[in-house]
Parts: sequence; C-alpha cells; structure tokens
Amino acid sequence: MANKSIIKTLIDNNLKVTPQRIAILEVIRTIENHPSAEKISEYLRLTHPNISLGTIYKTLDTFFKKGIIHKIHNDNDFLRYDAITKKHHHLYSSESERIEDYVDEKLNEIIEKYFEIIVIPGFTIEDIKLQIIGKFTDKK
Amino acid sequence: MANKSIIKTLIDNNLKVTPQRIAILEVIRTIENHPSAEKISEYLRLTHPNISLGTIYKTLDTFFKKGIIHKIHNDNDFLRYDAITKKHHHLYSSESERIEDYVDEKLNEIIEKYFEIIVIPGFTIEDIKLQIIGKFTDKK
DNA sequence: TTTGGTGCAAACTCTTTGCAGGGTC
DNA sequence: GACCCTGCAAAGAGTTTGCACCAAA
Repeated sequence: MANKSIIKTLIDNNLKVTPQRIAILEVIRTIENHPSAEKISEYLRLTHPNISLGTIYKTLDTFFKKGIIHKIHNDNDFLRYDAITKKHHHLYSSESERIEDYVDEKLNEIIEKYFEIIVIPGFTIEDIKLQIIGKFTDKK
Repeated sequence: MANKSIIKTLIDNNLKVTPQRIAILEVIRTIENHPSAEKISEYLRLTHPNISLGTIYKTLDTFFKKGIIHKIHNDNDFLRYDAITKKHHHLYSSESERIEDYVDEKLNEIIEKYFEIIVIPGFTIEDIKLQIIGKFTDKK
C-alpha cells in the first residue's frame, strides 16, 4: 500500500494523520508532477470533493515548513510544489508551464568539487540549484 | 552623463524616450540591486513623486519583453528585476531578502563543457542559471 | 478530553487592465 | 498629427487569515 510511506512521513513529522493530508501528499508524490495549489485542488475534487483551497494552502505550508516538500518558481508563474526525494535540479520549458526534475549525481559532484576550491568572498554556500531552461523535444 | 547609455538603450529598442522610463531604468541599473516594483516606486517617489505603480509595472514588462531586464524569483517572494549585463547567476540569502549577482566565467565554461558531452534525453538546453543559496558573511 | 486540523469566507498582496488625457517623435 | 505612453482606479490572480466546528490522538 502506497499510503504506508505517506502515513509514516506524517507521523515522523509529528503531524496528525488526516485524510486531507494523505490525499494532498499523495497527489504531490505520485500523481501530478510539480503541481500548483490549484492543480492539486483540481485532482482532489474527484476523490475528496470538499477539501477547500484554504486547507490545501495551509497543508502545503505545513509540509514546506517540515521540509516534506519544496516550493519551486518559474519566471512568470505562481508557486508550485515538489516532493523531496533527493537533490535534483529542474528543467523549465521556455515554451510552456512544464517543469521536470533533473537528477545528475555526476554534475552535483563536479559543482561540489568546484566550490571546494573556489570560494565566494563573503558567502557560505548551503545549497545549489540549477534552473535549466530549454525546449522539450518529446511530446507530453 | 550616465543617461546617455540609458537613452541609447531605449532608442535601440524602438521605445519612446520618456522621463519615467529613464528614471526606472536608472534605478535598476545604477541605484538599487535587484529591486522589486515596490522598491523602485519607493526610490522614484523622491525624484519623480508621481510615477504611478501601474506605470512601473507596465514599463518593467516592456523592458522585460525587449530583453532589457530580467525577472528573478526568490522562493517566498514577489518578482524582482535585474539589469542584464552578461551571463550571471544569483546568490540568495537563506536568512533575508538579499540577492546578489554572481559572475563566474570559469564555472560557466565547466558547465557548458559538461553539457556538450552529457545530453539530457528529450531536452534541448537554451540557458542555465544557478541559484546559490547560503549565508552572506559580510554586513550589508 | 485535549490538541490541532478543517472549511468557509473575507481580506490581503502583488500584478494587470481599461481608458482618458498627455507627451514624444 | 499620429501614435504611444502615463496615471489613476478598478479588477484579477494567487495566497493568507480568522474563527467556529470537528477529528485525531
């Protein structure tokens, strides 16, 4: 049952296990790729017709504060959300709203190594994210 | 006169040269670092007390469409603007709203070289921007 | 039973739009 | 003079908040 890991996540973060939270996290983790709050609401309308948008926003904020999900931005766009799995970057379409994850251990390693040698004066790096902008050549 | 290059920019882009546009571009280019529309308005209130926020938004949009400025995002924040000079990345403070440019030709080269060899399936890269998150250790 | 979550609606913030008047070329 | 730009105010989109009710532990 896929719910097991969702429930575990909630418990591990001292959050009460509610149907709403399970449903929201499920959408982000398994169904929709980088959804906006609106998009999540759209999905939930089918299975949980009366989860309010307000609850979705509050829940997303709760998840974000606990580090269960990330927020991501596009350059001409609202907020979107992202289930954290492991360090990854994002591919942004220059033509549409599409955003995909991009995982590349080797690239991470190269960048990490680079910033072990190169120091940015007056700045301590905590994290680096690449925004890779371009065109998707497959259909979706 | 610093205005010369601003006026040239406007003319080169087939934009009418108005005091508002000069003032707005001047703020972005020379005075304030990555301002928001609100911040720009704040500055202009001193020298041009009756430039309306609406005009600022329209002007920024015009500049953006002409490629004169960039838009940038922070993770929990509104839009901010950036005078384009050359390819650069951004340092984001994890503690405040501060954003600084980060220019690093060598890093660009390394990344470019990397993606000459590594191809992302189904995706053609047009541009890559790094979001470097961390702490500023100098005061400002 | 206690604590915290949900739903709803109203409020807020940032941004966009429409239109009449004014400035630039 | 033609065209485009500006200012103002109203509208819009996405998000947040307050509060009474309800569910989870």
